[in-house]
Amino acid sequence: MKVRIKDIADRAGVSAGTVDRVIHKRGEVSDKTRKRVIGILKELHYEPDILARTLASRNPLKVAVLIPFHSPENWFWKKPLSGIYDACSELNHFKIEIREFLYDQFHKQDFMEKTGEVLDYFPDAVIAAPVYFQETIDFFSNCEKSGIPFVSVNDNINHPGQLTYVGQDSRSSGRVAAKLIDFAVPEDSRILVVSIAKDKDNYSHILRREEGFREYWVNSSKSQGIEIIPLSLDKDSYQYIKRALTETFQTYDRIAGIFVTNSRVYQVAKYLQNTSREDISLVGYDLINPNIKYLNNGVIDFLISQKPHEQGYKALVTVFNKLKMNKKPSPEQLIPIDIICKENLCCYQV
Amino acid sequence: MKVRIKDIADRAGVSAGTVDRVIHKRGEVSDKTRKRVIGILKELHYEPDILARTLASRNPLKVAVLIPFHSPENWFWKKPLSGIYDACSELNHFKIEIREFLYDQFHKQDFMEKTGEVLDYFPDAVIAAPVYFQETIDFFSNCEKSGIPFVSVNDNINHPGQLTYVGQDSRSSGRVAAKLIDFAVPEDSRILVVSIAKDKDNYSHILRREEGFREYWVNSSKSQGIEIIPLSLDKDSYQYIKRALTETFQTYDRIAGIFVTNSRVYQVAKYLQNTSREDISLVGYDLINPNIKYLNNGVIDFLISQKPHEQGYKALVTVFNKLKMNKKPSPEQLIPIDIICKENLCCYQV
DNA sequence: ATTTTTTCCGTGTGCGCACACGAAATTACA
DNA sequence: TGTAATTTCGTGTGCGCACACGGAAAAAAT
Repeated sequence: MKVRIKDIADRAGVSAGTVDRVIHKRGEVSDKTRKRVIGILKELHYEPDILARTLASRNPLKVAVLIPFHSPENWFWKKPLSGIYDACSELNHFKIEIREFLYDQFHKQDFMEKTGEVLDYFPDAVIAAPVYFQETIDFFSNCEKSGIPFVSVNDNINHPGQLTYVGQDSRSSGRVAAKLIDFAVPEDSRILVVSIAKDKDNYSHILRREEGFREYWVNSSKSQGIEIIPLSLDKDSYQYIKRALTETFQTYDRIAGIFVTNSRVYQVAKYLQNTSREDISLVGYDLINPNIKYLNNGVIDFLISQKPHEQGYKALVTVFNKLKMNKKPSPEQLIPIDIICKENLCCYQV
Repeated sequence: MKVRIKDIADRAGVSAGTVDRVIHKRGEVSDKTRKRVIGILKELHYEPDILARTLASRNPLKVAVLIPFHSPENWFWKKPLSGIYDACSELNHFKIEIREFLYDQFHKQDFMEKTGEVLDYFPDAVIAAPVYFQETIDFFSNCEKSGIPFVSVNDNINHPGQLTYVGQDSRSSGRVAAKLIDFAVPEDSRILVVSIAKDKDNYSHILRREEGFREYWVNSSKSQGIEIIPLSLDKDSYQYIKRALTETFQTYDRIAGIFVTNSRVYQVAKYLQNTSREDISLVGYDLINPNIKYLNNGVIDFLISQKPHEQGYKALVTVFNKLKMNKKPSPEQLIPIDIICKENLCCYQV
């Protein structure tokens, strides 16, 4: 039934040790017998028994995780980490060693130092969330040169050598947001698209979410009646946002919906609440605490979750499957675009 | 670091064999030494190594799956099965044997025969989707008597001995449906709640979905302006439904939204399309093919997925964790209530 | 006191694999 | 031709556990 090393060895007329050396490419095997063994290996579809394998081998699988660190204000990046650890404890029996390399997402220099540390660690695989485009490309290229498989998470850097990308299709999520607002908004109204980021163009998913949002209306029957007002803010202080929104509301009337393209939607919610505009439909991203608060009291109508926990989880599982089981994943693992409202929130909070 | 049987044995001044006998409750150990060993087992927090365990043991884990069979018309029940098999292949290394016992959900007699077959199979665990309430209770009680752990899936029979329930909170899902329709519907309108089932009262989730739907409006600010019209149909032929709907539309005007409490929403969608009433907001359940068709062409606005695949998946994982790792799960594993629209459909289709 | 039965326990083997060690075969070199 | 260096390969051990077998000790029967 099951093909063991011993079976291969018998068939090839050699000993188990020799087959083992072929499998692990440890040399000390003549060209002739190596080829013969490889032939039989394929012929009998040999698949190593992972149980026996990890039981016998002493050294763990070293996985480096390179993502921004989290803080009380920036809680988001805690989730992928816990997803990774959850996956790790499920695969616990298989000796996996996680090493965190957490960088300051606002200091390029720090990121680059951390990439160096990762390489010094000589990991068996890397899971990384890219922020700085060019620097990440360089780092990934280094990984490729060293033969270290790497997974890109949350934002797709699209490096040709990457094992896979785990994350959302940002453009589709923009379309979903549009659909939700479309559903609620009357024909003859204006919709605000608010992007709040220091350097918006560095965050490609913000751009793609905007694209998706616009795309939706092209095919919509309502499109003629709807006007979309973009609003880009490069500071996320409430004072600044308040001023900008006040100005916008003075300029435009009939604003019936607002789409905030990232997790800063709570700032807009705060403004709407303070100015008694709760009837405006508000849609944004991410299940972080301030957003959940405004979701529960009805100011935010829907949140789209990036499912950071699941991203981390899937990333580690992918790495594991590749390294221990030699299964290569699909190049993109798109996370479902979950629509969260007050009513289904509970089952998403793990 | 890691505590092995040998460590326990040394500490207790006995041999590994004795410890083994204690762990597996195989007897042939004196009371005194057994208690001593058990004490040390706890003291050192012994956890068996599953790798070594399954490597050494010859017999597989036998899991019986008792669910309705699927057919071209009733595609739904294929999903939990494939979820179970997916989980199985992920845990493949651990010698798991799945045996299907598929029954005709419309013949109580067949269900009862199949429960008998399950018991004859002497499984190590049972995963069952209940349709017939009392009969399932009896069956579960039999399982309990034989010491076979059992999981209830899709519908919660709430047997006190069950290992866990994997499925949705139907009431919450009703509330979600209400929220979606509320979002789209103007203040002064009527909403139709359509339940299509031969014996509605046998399907507790239909009742609970209706409850949740009504609950929502109690707290809603709109509630005074909204009127909810219930409509129960005990045949699912299109002709029958068409007649009933036509009549309803003649009786009531200003119907702006329809909530169908199960997967038959495609029949209502067909009617709306045929009578050019696509502007009415339509929400229903399940990602089955006819529903997906009407979702894509815009007649159905939202579908709530029961995630049958994930239910099967989680059920098997739970069983595995319990039997191989002795981890007891939480009594209820609620599946998230996913809101599906045309725009995010793609990432949910596995 | 001897034999038989029963209770209790230790030893040994194997699951499939990784890896160290050393032996045999081959080659290089004097 | 003999010896050393090198390549190539087989054997053995252990990972942690399950389980069979058989032996010693204790209890019971003769």
